[in-house]
Amino acid sequence: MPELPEVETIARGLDTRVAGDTVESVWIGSRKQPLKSPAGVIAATLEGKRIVWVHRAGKHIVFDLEGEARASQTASRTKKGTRAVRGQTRQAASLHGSDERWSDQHRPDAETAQWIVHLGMTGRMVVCEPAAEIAKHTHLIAKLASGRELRFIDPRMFGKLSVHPGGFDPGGVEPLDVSEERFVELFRGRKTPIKSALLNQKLLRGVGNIYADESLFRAGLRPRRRAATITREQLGKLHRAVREVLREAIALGGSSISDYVDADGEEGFFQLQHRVYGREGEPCLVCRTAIRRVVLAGRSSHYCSKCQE
DNA sequence: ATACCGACCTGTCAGC
DNA sequence: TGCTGACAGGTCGGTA
Repeated sequence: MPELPEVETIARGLDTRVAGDTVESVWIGSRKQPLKSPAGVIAATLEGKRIVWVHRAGKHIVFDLEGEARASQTASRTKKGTRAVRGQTRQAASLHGSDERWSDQHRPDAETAQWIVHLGMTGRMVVCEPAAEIAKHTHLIAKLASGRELRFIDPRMFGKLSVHPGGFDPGGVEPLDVSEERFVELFRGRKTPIKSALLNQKLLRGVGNIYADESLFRAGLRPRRRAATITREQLGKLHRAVREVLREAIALGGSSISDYVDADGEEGFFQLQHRVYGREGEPCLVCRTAIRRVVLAGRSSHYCSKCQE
C-alpha cells in the first residue's frame, strides 16, 4: 500500500496523536509473519517507554522511545515516583519542536530504543479508544497512558514490526534530501532498467511502484531504459522529477487507491494527479497516445510510448 | 555480482 | 449467485 508520501503522512498523523504518550502494556497476536523481532522482545522494549517522536525513514515508520535506564526500570516500574518523572517529560514533549525534541528531551541516564513499523502493502496503524471494535487482522495493540490504544492491522501480513535498542539503519538515501550529484552517482553505469533501480531501497529509500512510474513519465524516460544509457542531463531531470512528485504527493496526503487512509482515517488525493499509473489504455495527458502497461520485474509499469524514451 | 521470478498472504473485482 | 483467476501500493531469497 504505502510509499514514501503515504508513510510520511501517516507518521506525521501518529506523531501528532501519540508523541509524549507512554506505552503501558502490549498485546501481540499469535501470527508470526509481521514480527521481525521476537514478540517478547518487542513487548519488553515498548512497555514503560515514552514515545518521544514518530517520524519516517524510507517506507518505515520510526518511533523514538525513551524510558528509565534498564538497571532501575524493572525495580521501579510500578512505583509512583517513576510516574511523576514521566509526567514531566511528557509535558515537555508536547511542545512540538520536531527534530529538536530528541536533544532537548534526552537524558543521559535514559534508555532509548526505536520501534520500527513497515506497513508492507496493506498495513495500517490506528489510534482509537479501547472500546473500539478490534478489526480483523489486528496483530498488535499498545495500551497508552492516556487511555487510548495504538493498533497495528495488516490483512496480508507483508508488514514488519521490529525493535532496535541501538538505533535503526534503513540503508539507502532519502530522495527528498539527496543532492543531484549524489543522485547521479547512484545510477551511473548500472545496467539494470532505471525503474528497477528506482525501486531498489538500498539506493534510494521510499520510492515505490506508483511514484517510480510517475517520476519516469515526468523525466521522459521509459521504465525499461537501462540506467547506464541515460545522459547526465536526463538524470538531472529525473532527480528533479522524483523530488517534485514526492513533494506534491505529500502535500496532498498521499495516494488513496482502494483502502489507504492516514492515521485520521482521511484519504489522500494524489491519485487524482496520476499521469500514467493505473491509466492503461487512456490517452496521455500530453500527447493523447494510449498509455501502455508492461510487467517489469513482476510489477505493473505504465508509460507513454511517445513522451518517454 | 546482477537480474529476473516466485513466494509470502488475504481481499477484491471482473468475467464467465 | 457463485466460482475462478488476475491483480494489488513491498520485500526477500533462490536461481540463472
